[in-house]
Amino acid sequence: MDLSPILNPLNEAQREAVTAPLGPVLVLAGAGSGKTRVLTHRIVWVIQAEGASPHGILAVTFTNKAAGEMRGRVEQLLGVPGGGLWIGTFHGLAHRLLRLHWREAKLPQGFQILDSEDQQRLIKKLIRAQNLDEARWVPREVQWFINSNKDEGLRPQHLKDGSDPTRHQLIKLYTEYEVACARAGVVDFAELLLRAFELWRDNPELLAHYRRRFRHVLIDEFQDTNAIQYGWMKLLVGSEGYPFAVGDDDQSIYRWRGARVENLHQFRRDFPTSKLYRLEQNYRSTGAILSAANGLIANNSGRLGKNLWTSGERGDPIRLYAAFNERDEAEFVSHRIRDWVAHGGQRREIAILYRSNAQSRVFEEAFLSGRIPYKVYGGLRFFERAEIKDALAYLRLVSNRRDDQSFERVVNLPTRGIGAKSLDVVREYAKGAGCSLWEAAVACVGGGASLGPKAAVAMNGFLGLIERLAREVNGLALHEQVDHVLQSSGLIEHYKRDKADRGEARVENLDELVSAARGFTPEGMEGELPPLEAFLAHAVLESGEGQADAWEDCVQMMTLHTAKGLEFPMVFLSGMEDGLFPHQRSLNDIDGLEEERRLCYVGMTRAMKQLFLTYAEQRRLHGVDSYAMPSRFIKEVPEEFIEEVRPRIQVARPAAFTRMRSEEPLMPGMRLGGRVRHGKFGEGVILNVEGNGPTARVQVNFEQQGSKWMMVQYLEPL
DNA sequence: AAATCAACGCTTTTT
DNA sequence: GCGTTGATTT
Repeated sequence: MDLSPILNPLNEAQREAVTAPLGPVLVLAGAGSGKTRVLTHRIVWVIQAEGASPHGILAVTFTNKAAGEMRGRVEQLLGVPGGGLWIGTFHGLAHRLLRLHWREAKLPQGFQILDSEDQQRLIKKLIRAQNLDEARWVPREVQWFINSNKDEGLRPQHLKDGSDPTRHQLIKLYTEYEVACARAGVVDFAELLLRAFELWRDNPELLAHYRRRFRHVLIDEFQDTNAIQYGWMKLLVGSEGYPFAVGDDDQSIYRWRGARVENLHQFRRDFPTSKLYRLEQNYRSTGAILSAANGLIANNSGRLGKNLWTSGERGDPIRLYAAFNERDEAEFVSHRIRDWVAHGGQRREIAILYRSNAQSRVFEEAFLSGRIPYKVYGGLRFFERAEIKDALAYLRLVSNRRDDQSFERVVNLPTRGIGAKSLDVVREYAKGAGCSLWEAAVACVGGGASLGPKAAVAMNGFLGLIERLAREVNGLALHEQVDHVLQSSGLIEHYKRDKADRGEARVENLDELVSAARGFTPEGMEGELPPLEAFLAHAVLESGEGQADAWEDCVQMMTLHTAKGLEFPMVFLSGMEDGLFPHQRSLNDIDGLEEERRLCYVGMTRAMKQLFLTYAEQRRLHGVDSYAMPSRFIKEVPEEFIEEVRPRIQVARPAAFTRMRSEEPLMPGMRLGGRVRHGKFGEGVILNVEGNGPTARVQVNFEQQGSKWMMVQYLEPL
């Protein structure tokens, strides 16, 4: 076997990791150091050099995209389709297991998956059914409570209320939520993981089978694993398996959704014989960018420690631009994009990164008026759109009458005369009988409860419709099923009538759904299910990456989180202001601040050749003008790598600026939004002015002390 | 049952 | 400041 195609493209450190002797391996892989390459080459190495069967390999990632890319690269190296090889997301693999072993997992065979919106709706419904105050029991927070406990592997019965009434109620809601899910035959995302974990934990023979089968367990982005994912991995690996974990503690940016960087440390403790490898050579960025990023991240404590280096050029310095306001910031970026394109660059090589989605707007406006094509990533994905979820609800009801969520969603859509009152009757009945809404409705129509005569007819019509659809759809090809349900349910008509702005787009999306069904081929275990059920499960798990219009030459706009794993020749980190980035809500605790710093590190290390940091002295946020200090992260970057750009482009100054200019009310060099120093309070920004000349009073927002009013004479301009 | 109005709230995101 | 959501109106 010629192994050179596997080993030749690797540097020394990569090769050592790829060819590590069988046993537990932890690879600390810095940004741009070839992490994915090591993972894929390890898989192929294990097959070709160690003689492992593809059948014995399990590789886990966090996103479908990453899983797809990894599969593609492995198959390319192998030269054959990697049949038998399990590559997927944690959720995808858990789903596969649960489909295979639904009995042992105590799930109904045709169980469906709840996305987080569905989950929130269900929780809201439960809160209402309890007559609880929705202001006190916020669905989002209850959802968070449930999910974070599941992420830790905790069921309601494991939780103690500690005689805290709030906690007691939360646990109660969690319990009720579980009952409701079981009754409807649905599982949420966290449940997939927890259920798969319990499946193995509670079925030793099954676990033994998988331990024998999957000797090689490879995990990408290990710093992002949560407790249950880690536990699942550990169960599978046991004492005989070979875990191969790749991660970077400096790129851990998902603590807020349960990720545990500590799992990197934990791995070393749980597998004391593990070998540690470090990938520190960066192939992406210039020396200046890398040194700047290193300087920044050095401010974090408790790092595992690594220092990225490059053999490449130092390159251009990082450019810092201080804009007047957010529009000026966007103008500056526009000009730089034009320059880039004028010098032969492509727009798709440029990324605008920001901390929060709301910031995209100003850039969009500037790009629209400047005729710069752009694409904003994030936002609603295909399968999350309301009309698609309506359609899926019909389909789910056709395949599973007990799905209460779907029942409620479409029972009166399009409106067919089943109002809130009638639904209350059905709900009450269901509650009393402990049955599904569907069964309750059947009973009510049959005279089991006091539905009004008109409502009874309407409800009967709905029940008949679903039954009829189920019959008619039987035996049709998947896309015909979808099409038929869309037509006959009246959904298409409903949206066609809605001639307002969005109706047309919605009908198009529904057509798109039929196309998606036409192109759908079940993978893995999905083949065991009826096509419709497989399609429905697939739709939730893969909420629609595939953007059709991706390949026009567009400037790429996204949040810093979304940018992880990507790279661009030219990167703008915008909104570098304290309070925005680092975000206000992360400023309180040191852990939060350090995560923001890692986020900044991730952002900087996306850049290959050119990196710009921009901030606005004045920014309109939530409708009000605010002034912030430049981000503290700017100061943490060693000065030698930063070059401040003289403002060349200026938008019209807001009236306040102009007025102040002409009246010269303050000391020279001082202005609204300008920076000043106070002997005792340190540095700050002028928020507000009262009066004129030397006796003027100003409000200053100090870095440490917050905002204060004082006489202008105690301040010196910076 | 549609339409209009007031209230709210506002990081980050995948599955 | 804007978009979503729930309540109230007609």
